[in-house]
Amino acid sequence: MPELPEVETIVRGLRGPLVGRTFTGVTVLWPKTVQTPVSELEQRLPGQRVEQITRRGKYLHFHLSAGDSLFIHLKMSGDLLVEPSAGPVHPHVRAIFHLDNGHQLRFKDMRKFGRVYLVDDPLKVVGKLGPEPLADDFTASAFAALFRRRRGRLKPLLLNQSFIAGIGNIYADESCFIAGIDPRRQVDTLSAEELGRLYHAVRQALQSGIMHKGATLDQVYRGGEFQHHFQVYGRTGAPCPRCGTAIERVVLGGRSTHFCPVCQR
DNA sequence: CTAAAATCCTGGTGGC
DNA sequence: TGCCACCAGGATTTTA
Repeated sequence: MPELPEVETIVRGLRGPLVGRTFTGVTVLWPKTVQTPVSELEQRLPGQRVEQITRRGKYLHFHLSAGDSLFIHLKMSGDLLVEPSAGPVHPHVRAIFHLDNGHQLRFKDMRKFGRVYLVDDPLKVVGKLGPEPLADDFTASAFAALFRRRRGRLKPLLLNQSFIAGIGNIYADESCFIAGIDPRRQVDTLSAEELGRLYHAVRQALQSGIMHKGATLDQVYRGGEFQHHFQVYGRTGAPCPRCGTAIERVVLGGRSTHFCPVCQR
């Protein structure tokens, strides 16, 4: 489940092999992967050079020379590979982007949830996303301001991409633990002090994930090792690293949620 | 407005 | 050993 740190790691790894390359064609193997009509993709993509690759929330953003934007969302099981055109194609590859150097960018996605978009205006894809939690101008007061007039439980709000972009199930649970806040809390009961702790916890969890090159999970190997540093996520019944109490698991907003019943209030 | 459920998917798992 | 129901989960959509 690639979240912000995993996507950031993938983006950094793709710049070397892809920036400056020109797409020469595209082969769609699972049509639902492509949100843009296949015929339009086949017509507009070839000839466009990759000027830069950035990340917005959990989206990869390929800035193209004709002004178009190619977006890829990996969802649950997506991965991106740059491989020689002559090499074998893994059965889970859903789309192939042909490059001008005998290589291909291959979108591999076992569960078929991932999506590809080619648009003229980036806002058509990422226009409704909330702020970037690691941006320099995303201050503690900006964070606290987001909570004004918001209601509901904390965990689902952290997962809401139009609230803040990039946080997924792993980093939401880890952030709540670091902040010492129960993910079931109603957000309108959070004090200014607690919001301050949560701000630093979110940034720390995401930074730590990036430092470890993300987490390798779900049979998708990306070289990251943050999965060895989870404090609560996926550790139901295991001792809390702070107090030793067994980590509990509940379902919130349809998502499994892990927390320490003693350290998080 | 919030909240929960359904939807899309497949491979791994656990039960029998 | 083999079969199968069940589960995970990001984002969207539907229903309450």
